[in-house]
Amino acid sequence: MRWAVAVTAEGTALLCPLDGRGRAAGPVAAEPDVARAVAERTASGSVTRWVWRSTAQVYPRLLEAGVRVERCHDTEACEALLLGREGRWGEPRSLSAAWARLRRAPVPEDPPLRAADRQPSLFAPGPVPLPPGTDPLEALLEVYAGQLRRVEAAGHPERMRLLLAAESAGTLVAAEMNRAGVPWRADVHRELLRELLGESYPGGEPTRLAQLAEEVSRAFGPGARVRPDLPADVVRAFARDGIRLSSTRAWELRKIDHPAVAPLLRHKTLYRLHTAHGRSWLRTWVRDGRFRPEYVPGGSVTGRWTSNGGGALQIPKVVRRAVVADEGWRLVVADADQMEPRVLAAVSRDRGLMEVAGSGRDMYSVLSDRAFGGDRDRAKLALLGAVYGQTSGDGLRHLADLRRRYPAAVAYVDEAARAGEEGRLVRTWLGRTCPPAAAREEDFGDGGAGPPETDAQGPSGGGAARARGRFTRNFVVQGSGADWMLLVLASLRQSLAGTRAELVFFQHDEVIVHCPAQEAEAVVEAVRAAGERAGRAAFGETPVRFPFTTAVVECYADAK
DNA sequence: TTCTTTAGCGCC
DNA sequence: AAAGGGCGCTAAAGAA
Repeated sequence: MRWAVAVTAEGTALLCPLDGRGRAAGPVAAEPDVARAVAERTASGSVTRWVWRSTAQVYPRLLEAGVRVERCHDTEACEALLLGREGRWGEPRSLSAAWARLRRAPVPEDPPLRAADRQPSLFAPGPVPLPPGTDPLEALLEVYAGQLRRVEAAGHPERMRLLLAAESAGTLVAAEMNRAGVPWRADVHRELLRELLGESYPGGEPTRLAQLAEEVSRAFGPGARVRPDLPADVVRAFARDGIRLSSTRAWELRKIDHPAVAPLLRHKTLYRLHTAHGRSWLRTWVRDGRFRPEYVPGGSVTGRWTSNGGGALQIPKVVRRAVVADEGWRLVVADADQMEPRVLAAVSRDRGLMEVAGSGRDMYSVLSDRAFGGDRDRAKLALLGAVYGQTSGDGLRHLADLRRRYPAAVAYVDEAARAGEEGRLVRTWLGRTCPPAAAREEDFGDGGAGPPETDAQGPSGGGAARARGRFTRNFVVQGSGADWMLLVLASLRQSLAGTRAELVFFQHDEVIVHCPAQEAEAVVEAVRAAGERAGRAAFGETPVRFPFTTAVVECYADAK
């Protein structure tokens, strides 16, 4: 049975069981302690899903008390998905806002999801308050019942139900991972910094960076002083040597033949390490042997997660040396094989591509054997070009080959692109909906104002419309992949329940489980099973396989 | 001085 | 080989 739980302003709990339509099916209980109230009902096994305002509001205090739940319905996460599905993307998602809409009352704004957009403050924003005197459980029930009705009104109610369940499960995983943290050896990290950057003193430049800056300067002639970390400085220096640069991006520098290039590129890499993952990062984000980022499920519009602080989803390869399992424990690092091409096969139902994705083999190799004369790189380029909206180069030619052999697959993403260019909405397989163009106008150039971009204009219209098309083309694949991966997480989390293994890291198509060494093989099997189960759950009976590459390691850096 | 934007690069 | 989809973060540059 489903139960609803609301936390009052005083921090106490109001709970009641629910019927199938989300109405109270029993008396309301008022209890002083949320964690205890939930724990007691969870232990009895009578609760299959907890309905609450948001996981972020309720679950951390449960975890603090050692209480885990199996399933939940996060009304705020679900509200965002439902609003999108209804073409009302961007309306506030808070419970208070949803309740106000039902009552036709003034709708309060949401606080920004991203910490970077929030006012600097010591405290994360609390929940958007309900009007004074409102019973939080009644508001929760009203909103929840309304959401159940809206699910039924959606195009594919069964898919929408699955999507809401998956997103909610994701919020549970995120809260648990926030709490667990990534095992992190600060001593290994510091040693690595010393090796690569040399000695560094507080406030000073690491010795290796200073040396490289010297080398760069020398390469521009005696007496020259060029600071590699100042792009304008670098552009000027090259100009003096007769080389014109439009930027100092690494790929542009690599095209140039000049003695300054090599030390400059090296400096870029190390400077980046120093500023983004150096000692100050270590001090800020690593405590008690754990790196604790804050995950934001659904933080990006495609359904991918983002993170606040610490750059959790951009940990450079070299730094992964510092991610080390506890004594006697292992890291199971699992990477979904060619997630996006497999998802494209599943959603487009292209017979040929489904067959390619139907073996456990590397998809690009199979594809290259069949259509690209054994050239795996070309096959990969063609497929990624189709998904990303390649506009020029060899990839475009390869795309034509792909279109001939796998017409339904290419037509699927082409149609998504056309929809975007024409200002229509697109959705993932489960119904996650892309934001309308207007909501993202600032991301797509001038939005129609100003002079036309002559060189960027093609047969399909202006640069903004085509950028929109690339976005929607990518959205249907990247987003459906994100939906599938959420189901993987949910399934994996269920099978790890009751063991000592814990999810500690998740990055788009990759997940890390930290577990006792003797549990590692069981975790590997659990990942494999979760991938297949998620595939069937999301896409129904499909020949497409969803394999993972897994590695059981003590150190993250050894996984690939 | 303080705030916002830009350049650049890390990850998928 | 070219520079396309999604993000976050830092320091410098520019604006106020």
